[in-house]
Amino acid sequence: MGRTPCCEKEGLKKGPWTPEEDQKLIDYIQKHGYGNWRTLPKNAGLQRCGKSCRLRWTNYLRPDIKRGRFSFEEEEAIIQLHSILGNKWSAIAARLPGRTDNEIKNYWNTHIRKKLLRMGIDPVTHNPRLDVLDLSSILGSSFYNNPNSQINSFSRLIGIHNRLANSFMSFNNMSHFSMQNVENHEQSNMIISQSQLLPPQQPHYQIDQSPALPPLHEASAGCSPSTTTSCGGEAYLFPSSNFSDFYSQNCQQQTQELNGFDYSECALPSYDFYKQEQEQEQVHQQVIEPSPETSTLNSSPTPLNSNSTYFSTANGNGTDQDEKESYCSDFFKFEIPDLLDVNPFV
DNA sequence: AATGAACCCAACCGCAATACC
DNA sequence: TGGTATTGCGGTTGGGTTCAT
Repeated sequence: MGRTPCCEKEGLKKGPWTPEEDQKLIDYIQKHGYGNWRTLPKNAGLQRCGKSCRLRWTNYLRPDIKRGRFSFEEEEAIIQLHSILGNKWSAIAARLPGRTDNEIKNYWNTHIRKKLLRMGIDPVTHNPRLDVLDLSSILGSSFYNNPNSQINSFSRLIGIHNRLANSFMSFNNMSHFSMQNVENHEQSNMIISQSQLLPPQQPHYQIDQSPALPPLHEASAGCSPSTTTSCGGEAYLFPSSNFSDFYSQNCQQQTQELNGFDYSECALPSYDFYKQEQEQEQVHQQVIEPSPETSTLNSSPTPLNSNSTYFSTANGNGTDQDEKESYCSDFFKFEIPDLLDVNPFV
């Protein structure tokens, strides 16, 4: 039957918005609000389609948008939420005040996704990638060491991967998130209902067990009730300030060798150090980055520049971003805690 | 300094869901 | 109840910027 286009294609401008167009849109919405996007451009005197106006408003001009770099907590939140919600960018954005789905999606694709890949974590499943972990060597030595129990060896292998993921997930839960209503520790298919998440602006998870939704990422499958703090899907409440305690308690740097696989490369660096770096960047950012009021009125390319170039502007070599990336890459490397010997399927 | 590659992000496209008549 | 309009969303693209050589 064919669907009518969202707007007349002829005579309508496309591409980057000019400051004048932005101002027209802002003025109109401030006066009349945004009811009907289809008629809005005409009423506002814009040669744009309603869709374009809506996008420009929701992704850029909206006054409550927080621009600038993502904080460490926000990044943690995105990873955590993505592990539960998947590519539901709008749902993720609803729980990150001031961030748009588009912004989060871009950040995921350009930063977090690459970071996870570098760490050997599948950004889709949030589980370690078997190809990176050299499955064959693990399998081989595992079977060699446990010749009487091949199934058990494989179980251990799966446990390793789940714990890798869990270790990582615990790392991602050290901010202000808490998972509530998690009482049944043996429930390995705990799932989160998007519809039952707390309203936006309140970063809390509410877990339910609705069978209509896909299972929580598999990392939770290997949780032990006794290791609540280090399991994805368990109850979390990790104020950032308590990270050091948690870290020293659970993640002391150590060399672990299991079934021939040397995990000595998987040590976590100091969170405090990372935090310091992050804060310095933010201070730096506040100094150099233009105010939201200023950037709001700029045309499209300008704020893009303001957000993406302040590091290189500051030190001339643009390495801060890379250093941070690089550091984060190490930062998110997880170690294997001593719980490796626990039956992964408890 | 030049230039090609890589990165980044605003904007677009098209489909799905919802609202409305 | 069915058809159409509108809105929302996720994937993709285009072009500006930065980096590497």
